[in-house]
Amino acid sequence: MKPGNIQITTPSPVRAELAHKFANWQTRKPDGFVCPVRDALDRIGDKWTMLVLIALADASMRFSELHRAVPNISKRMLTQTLRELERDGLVLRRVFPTKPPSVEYELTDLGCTLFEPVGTLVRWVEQSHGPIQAARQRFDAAAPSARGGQVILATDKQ
Amino acid sequence: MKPGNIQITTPSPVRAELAHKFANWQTRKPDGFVCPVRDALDRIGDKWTMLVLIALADASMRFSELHRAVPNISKRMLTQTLRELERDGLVLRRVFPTKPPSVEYELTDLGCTLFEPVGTLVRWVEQSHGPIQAARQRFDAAAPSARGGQVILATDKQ
DNA sequence: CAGCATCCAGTATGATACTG
DNA sequence: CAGTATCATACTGGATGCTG
Repeated sequence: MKPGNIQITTPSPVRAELAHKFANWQTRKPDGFVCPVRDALDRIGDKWTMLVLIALADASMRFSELHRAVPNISKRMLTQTLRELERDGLVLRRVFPTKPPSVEYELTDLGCTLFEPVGTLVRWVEQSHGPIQAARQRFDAAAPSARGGQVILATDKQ
Repeated sequence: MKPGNIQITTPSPVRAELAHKFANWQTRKPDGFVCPVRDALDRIGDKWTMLVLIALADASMRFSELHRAVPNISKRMLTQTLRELERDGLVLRRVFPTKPPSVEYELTDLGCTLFEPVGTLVRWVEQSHGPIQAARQRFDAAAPSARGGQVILATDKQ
């Protein structure tokens, strides 16, 4: 096929699987193209959803507990995020008609299943954090002017 | 503590692990709070990164091949996405000084490692797609006016 | 071919104030 | 307490035109 003598040696079977699925998603519809990955990322990829979910991993919580547990989230965003999660059946909302009212949020079974993929993702980040940082430094150091970065070019060039 | 007699029965160990980590991320810094999950989602959670990555799972590709392979992406976004990936060391960019120039993109070893978490995520989406759809329909059908949805209120009361 | 620069619109999020 | 409503803004991404 192509010159295979590069240092790409990962024989991951997942890779082929993904490539195949990707092809399928494409050939479906010439205009629509709804890919499950995009679908997933639209759901959990926003700024707060994962944080709320993980906060709820510990225990079910009331609104204001969550508000305290998730750093810097606004009530507006917390409400919105919880509504989405409730709508998707990942979180259960239970209202207790006390006075003043109290509301508890907890993960559903479906919501709990999210922890497998998320756990995998977290482990990946923890492992690749170092290499990525290194790669960035290399990149930023190597091509300062090539990308319009505001760098003070001295007389020397790397 | 709280009424625990609900149908939440998942005994996932990952759950406790995540909860614990979350607590750690929080107690770190009162202001910063950089959570690896957010970090990861910032990296792969945007509109195109995953698509490009998966497109490259099949084989290394030239710029215009990618442009064709990823549906509806603009050159602007493709370039931008590839730069980020290159910077993070997930993708390797190789320029061939032909005329006109040609550039090949391929996954690095580090980039390939992403397929494990992503594969897990994809599998999760495929499995939970049905339940989520169902939950949504239930939710939307059950509480049309309760969520500020634009429902036609006969008496015009708000 | 493989980009980059510019402009612009839509959306995601934040700040603030008000309510049952 | 647990939200809702409104306004302000920052950022993302799309369209377009220009280059070597």
